[in-house]
Amino acid sequence: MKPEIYIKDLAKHTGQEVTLKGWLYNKRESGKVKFLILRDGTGYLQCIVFKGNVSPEVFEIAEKLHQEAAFEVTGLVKAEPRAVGGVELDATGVKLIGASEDYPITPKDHGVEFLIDNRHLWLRSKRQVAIMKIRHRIVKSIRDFFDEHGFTLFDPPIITPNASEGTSTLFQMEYFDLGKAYLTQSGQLYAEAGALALGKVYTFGPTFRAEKSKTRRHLTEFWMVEPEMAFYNLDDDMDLAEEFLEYIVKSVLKNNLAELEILERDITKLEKIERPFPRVSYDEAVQMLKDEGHEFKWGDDLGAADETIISSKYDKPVMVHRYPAEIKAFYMKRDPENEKLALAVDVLAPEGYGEIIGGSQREDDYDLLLSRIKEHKLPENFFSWYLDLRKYGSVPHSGFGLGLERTITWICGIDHLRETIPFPRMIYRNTP
RNA sequence: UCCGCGAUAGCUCAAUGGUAGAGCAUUCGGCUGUUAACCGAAGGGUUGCAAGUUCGAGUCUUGCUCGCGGAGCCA
Repeated sequence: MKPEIYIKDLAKHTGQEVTLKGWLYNKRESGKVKFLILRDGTGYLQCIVFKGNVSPEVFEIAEKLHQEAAFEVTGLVKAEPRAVGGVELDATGVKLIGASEDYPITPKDHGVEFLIDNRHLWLRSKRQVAIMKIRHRIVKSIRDFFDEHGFTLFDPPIITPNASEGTSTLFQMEYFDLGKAYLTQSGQLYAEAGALALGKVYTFGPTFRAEKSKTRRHLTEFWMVEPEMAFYNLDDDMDLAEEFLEYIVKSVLKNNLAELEILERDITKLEKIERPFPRVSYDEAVQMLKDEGHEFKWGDDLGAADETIISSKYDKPVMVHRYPAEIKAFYMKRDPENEKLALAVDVLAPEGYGEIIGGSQREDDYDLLLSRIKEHKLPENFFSWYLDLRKYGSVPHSGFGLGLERTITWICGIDHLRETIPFPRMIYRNTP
């Protein structure tokens, strides 16, 4: 039987007798009174069990509840300033639903390795529940944003015959009699086909990178959202990116203050995320680094330390644009004002969270794209369909990719993105 | 792949080369307002693995395994 009422709605039922179902988050007891902290996924509620108010059998059941035992509790809802949340339940009945013996995660400190080993249980903790709720909100706001802006969801394939950019190491598999196939690292090339069919599309799904990255900013399986728009140039692309990020942050601020508080997030930092965002060209960024006294050679990619220096100058995301074409992907269009530059943009999150968006205007000229494919020694036969997009009604078009987990990490203000996805996949871990 | 750090009770951590300890969790007892409750007691150990130095190794040396952080790569 499903619960009739959840903790989040309890304040409306003050003075009424209700029955709730959930799990024991923690328990404190003092002789003849027990404080059971019930969690039900929507909130936390202190339930008081006085020995004098309940039958000996009920008191005995409460006595034997261990951490994370599932139970049902009936009682009177009371306003109570001494309770966290302002409401508590004066229990008259307690029923055990599922016992829990020797729950491994105690209310004391644990190490990361232990918690990750127990990820399936760690997800029940207050902090993880808060992060998952914010993840949900961000995903919803992403879908709402594109829906409200005339985009069509366009699902790219997960299994692809080749590397879309030809650089990253991909997860490989045998695909029946057709030889090797790979898990996608980006849906972008397919999204371009979608944009030329539907005008404005976005893809949203898991992507896979077999890079041996061992940092707090990397997962081997992560979620990416990639809008792609026909007739958008790089400036239009950046306009969209900043409006998009502002929308997401505002949505979390509007709906998830309780969760941000659990995470002890400094929300004044998030309240500053309003358009316009600073736009810095690669040339200007290089100059900034030199002004700071850092050695930097024009033509090199910005490293993590360089990004931190640049983003720390602002309290908003920074859009760094027009990178040297040599360090960027083959499909990016060159800047007509300087052939050495690609019409690319990276968005760096504030507070040192690093790159959360990478985007560009795409090369729309058939001959130039073909020569780039040849320069990069990519297998032409795999790209014939992609070249077709430049053969039949080619138009200027742009798009970007936003890393979902990195965005959640930044908005939540946490220090490792492994907590932002229910079951993280990392180089040395694929369980639980 | 490279650089750095680490591995002691179920968990988090202590222990000058000289008897392996605390808190939490568990079990038992006490407490009618606790907020990671508190107080008392008990059980709980092949100190990651292998070798070496030493009268004596958790501690020093070497190798290995596993993990963590960072770099590169990227979102």
